[in-house]
Amino acid sequence: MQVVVVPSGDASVTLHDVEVASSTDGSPTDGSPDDGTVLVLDSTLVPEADLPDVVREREAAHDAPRWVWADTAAVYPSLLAAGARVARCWDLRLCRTILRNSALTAGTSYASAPRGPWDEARAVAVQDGLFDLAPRVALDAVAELRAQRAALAQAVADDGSPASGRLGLLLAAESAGALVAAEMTFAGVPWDAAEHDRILAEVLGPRPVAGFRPALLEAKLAEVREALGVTDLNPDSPAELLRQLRSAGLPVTSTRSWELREVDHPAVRPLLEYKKLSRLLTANGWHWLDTWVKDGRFRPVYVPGGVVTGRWASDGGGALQLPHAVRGAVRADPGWSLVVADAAQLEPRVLAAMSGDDAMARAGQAADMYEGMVAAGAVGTREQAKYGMLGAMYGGTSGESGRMLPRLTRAYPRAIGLVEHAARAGEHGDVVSTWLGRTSPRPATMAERAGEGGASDADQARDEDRARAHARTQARTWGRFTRNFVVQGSAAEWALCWMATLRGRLHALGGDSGTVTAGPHLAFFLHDEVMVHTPTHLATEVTRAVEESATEAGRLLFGDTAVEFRVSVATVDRYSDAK
DNA sequence: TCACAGGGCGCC
DNA sequence: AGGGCGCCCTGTGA
Repeated sequence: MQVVVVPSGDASVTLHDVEVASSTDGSPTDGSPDDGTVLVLDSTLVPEADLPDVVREREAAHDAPRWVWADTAAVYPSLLAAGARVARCWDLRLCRTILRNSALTAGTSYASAPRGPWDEARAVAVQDGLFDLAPRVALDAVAELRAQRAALAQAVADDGSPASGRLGLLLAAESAGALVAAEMTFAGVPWDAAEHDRILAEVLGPRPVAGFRPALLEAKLAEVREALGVTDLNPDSPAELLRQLRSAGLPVTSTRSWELREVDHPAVRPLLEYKKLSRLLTANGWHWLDTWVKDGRFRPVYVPGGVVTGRWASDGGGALQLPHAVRGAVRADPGWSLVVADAAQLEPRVLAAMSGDDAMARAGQAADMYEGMVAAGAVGTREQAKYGMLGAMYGGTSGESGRMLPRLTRAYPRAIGLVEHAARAGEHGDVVSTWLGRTSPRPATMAERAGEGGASDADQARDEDRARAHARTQARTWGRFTRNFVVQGSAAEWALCWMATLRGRLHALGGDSGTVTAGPHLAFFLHDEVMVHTPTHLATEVTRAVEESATEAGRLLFGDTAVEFRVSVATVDRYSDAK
């Protein structure tokens, strides 16, 4: 891919003109004021080989310039590989997605314009970490930047609400996240393959030759067959397993673990154990190890903005589903440590802050927010607080969570009111938005994506009552989605600001020592949890940086809210020792 | 042989 | 009897 700094007057606009983040607090990437320079990278003339030098020169010549480019995932990996780090960026593709869909920009010509080449561009891996834009089209980055600036400015002018003022922060945070994602892939998660193999052998038995089950897994299967009184059973086929279970007299309608657990039969216990072990083998067994761990590093590809709510997705290796069973294989290099931090009760704290619910904010001043709710007398036990809040945020109605809702509503009317309001909006087909302004898709969009169900259409045509019932069910389902969207999405925004701020502080701790991995660096991210790989002698300072970044993230999003954003931090050698 | 849907389950 | 994902497996249909 050929990329070059466009040196023309048009492209070298100053950040002051661009008004990148409407927040006066500065960019969450490094905390410095937005008075730097914007450098636009456009696909043109200069050989890719020259690009790292160009970038390094500009980074040195300007104070934390903001690079504007089409797609961080397409450009940044090769820069990192060549030893060039970038302080800040504006990812036009990610920002475009936000601005084209946000309710705050819905009235702009930018949002209402038909789809164009920028909407089609997708970064795809070509080979060995080389990336390209497909399809190949000439994308005018300067024009797109101007259009995005104009849309942002118009949203602020039209709306004038605090919400419109936050949208710029979202663009900065999303872009910073793209830098973090590429850097984490570059750094990788330090992985001890021998330890992984030892863990697998301990619970599954030694690695078998291809085509055979590990010994301990085979033994579990033999127990299942014995208890069912059958000699032949493929437990990996849900349909066959269900047939066999039913002919053995088990009253089950599926082979799901939670349903099996309710049944009293000697085959259940070994079957559940088999499922557990089988899952480990297929998802994170030796094949996974061979495929994803090279030279002591697991390098997942993160996909910022890959989830509609704004959460990241991952591509390959199941990075965001790393099971606890193998976390012992994540080990710091000799002389290094892992600083692992997770945000305590992040979603309810975010809900308290965005709803301005003072009572819930006070509960959040406790280290454990759920205990704080118990101490305030809102509910009786921590479990009730936890499941009640989860139910409120997910739309659960049954069991403990449903029973707790009235009490929570009395104690925290503003917080519960916010999620209820979001649910009603979704049920009516309206969109909802996160704190910083990411907006949910409309239900029709999701229905089209899921494909139309032909049979159910026919049913609806035949039976009006059934059609109405179906519509009500669909509406409630969508209400649960929008209810959760506002909380999950806003929590994701807090996490972006947390990481972006932390990234800047870690860089400062490491000094200008060359590559990203020379000093303390982010190595892993899991929605509300981060891992820093650091020289052990810096672990104390890294811990402080993690905590201060959490506070700073809360301030960036919510200003002087009473809600405290607590993190629990542990310095460990192995990930499995973190909690 | 391939693509796809659905079951099931790991993570938050 | 909940929201969001990705991945592996099987079975099916082209």
